[in-house]
Amino acid sequence: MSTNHSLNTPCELCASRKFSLFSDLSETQVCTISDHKNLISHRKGQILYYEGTKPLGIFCINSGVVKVYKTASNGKEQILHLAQKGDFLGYSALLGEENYTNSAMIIEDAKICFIPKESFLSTLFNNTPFFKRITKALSHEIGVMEEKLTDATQKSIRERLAYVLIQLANCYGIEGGESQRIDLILSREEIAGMVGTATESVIRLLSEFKKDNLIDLDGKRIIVKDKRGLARLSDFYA
Amino acid sequence: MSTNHSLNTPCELCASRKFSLFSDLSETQVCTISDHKNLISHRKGQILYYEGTKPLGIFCINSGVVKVYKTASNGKEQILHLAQKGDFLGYSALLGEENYTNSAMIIEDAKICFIPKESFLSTLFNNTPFFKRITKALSHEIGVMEEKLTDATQKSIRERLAYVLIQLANCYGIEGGESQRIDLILSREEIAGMVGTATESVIRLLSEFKKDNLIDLDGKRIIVKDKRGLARLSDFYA
DNA sequence: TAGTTTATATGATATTTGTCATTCATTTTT
DNA sequence: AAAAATGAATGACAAATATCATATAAACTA
Repeated sequence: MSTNHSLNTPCELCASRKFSLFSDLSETQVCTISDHKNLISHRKGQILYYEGTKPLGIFCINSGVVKVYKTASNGKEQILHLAQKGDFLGYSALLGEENYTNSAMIIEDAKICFIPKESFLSTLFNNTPFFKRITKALSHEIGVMEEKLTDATQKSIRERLAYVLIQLANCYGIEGGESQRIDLILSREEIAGMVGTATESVIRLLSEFKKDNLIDLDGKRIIVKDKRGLARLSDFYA
Repeated sequence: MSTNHSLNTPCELCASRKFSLFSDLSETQVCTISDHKNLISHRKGQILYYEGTKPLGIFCINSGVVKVYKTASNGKEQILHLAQKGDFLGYSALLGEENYTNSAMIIEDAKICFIPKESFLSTLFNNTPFFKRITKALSHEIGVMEEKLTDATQKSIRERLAYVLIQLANCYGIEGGESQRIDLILSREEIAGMVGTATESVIRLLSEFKKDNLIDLDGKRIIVKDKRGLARLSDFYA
């Protein structure tokens, strides 16, 4: 990993802070953390951490996109979520006092700060509102996972893919009149990892969605043309 | 719900406390909680809470078994986990400051204490070790859910059913020489809800497992005869 | 730029799983 | 105890999805 102190924006000036769990830290506390952090890894393909290894701190994403995934026994990747600006990574392993339960890889060039365990935990334990905020995030995450599990067992691949496309459009969509261009390069294999299916199934369904005028394909890029139609198909009334 | 103060064992004398998250509360704190709790619902079939409703406190299971589940849009239940003696229910909704993300139903006659929100939270926020302990439990839960999600998308129904049977044998198994009798009445539909599949699929696979001498069926009861065989089949090297 | 590798796309096919229908067994109700 | 309702078991079938094979396109490398 490349560490670069000179590019190290202090947390107190960090633009992504207001989106993050740090948003209700006092100036002093932010500075304490800032003094100990390091700006690290930024290239696509770089691994932040591997499942099974010991967490030494947390990662705070300043820009870029990180995929958080588990490798199943059949070798396929299940993508648990995509993390972006303002998101924290690795605090659940730290607070659970266990090794990482998943791996994290940068999929879009990123600026990421690493905050060592000690300064993160001491700030946490000395600041009840911050601790509450983190706990709230953990609790919320459980609800999200319960939902994902239920969808995985009770919905079809078509429904799940449609839903993934809606979410991608919501997070990474660039407005263009009627349609939204998903501004994130994902391989078909990665999309399959998000849905939890085989790559070929994703390719086939994307072709079908295109034929049905729900989306357009431009190389790896996907343009969502009819979000409402996808929503109907996904059986999520969201 | 039936509330019965006379049967209200104080927490400080509760046998299930040592298994629970309360195990490192001080005597005084346990007593504070104890003074405010109520022993409630005990019959099979009773609902502790419904998804979407507002949590008013947490449940602490003294005895019995509770299924925690979500109802999917197709009407089927996805069982998230079975809770038993010493387990807490509903604290993630409380700490996440949101409505229940799942429902809970007693499936084996139970003694359950209800601790109101206020006394639980005030104890929590005034006792960092306890707060840490809860946070650790939440964090661990996330890892468990990640594993379940990955299994749901990457493993076959046969593998998942085999694994569920192993887990049930581990939790509720009564030793009988080579075999373990699962001492918990679950309908085929509920087992299907645990696995995340159709009831008929469970019935069919159980018949298959029986034919292959992995299990025996005695009415609703299941006897695990060859746990190692199930483990091989489940593709979990656990 | 040509050659090589990798990703995408599509077809053919097998397998898995779900759905519907029916029978049989077990509980529950009257 | 008889009748009714519910749950379990099984067969027949349909649908969804995975796998394997191959073709094409795109990306990378020498």
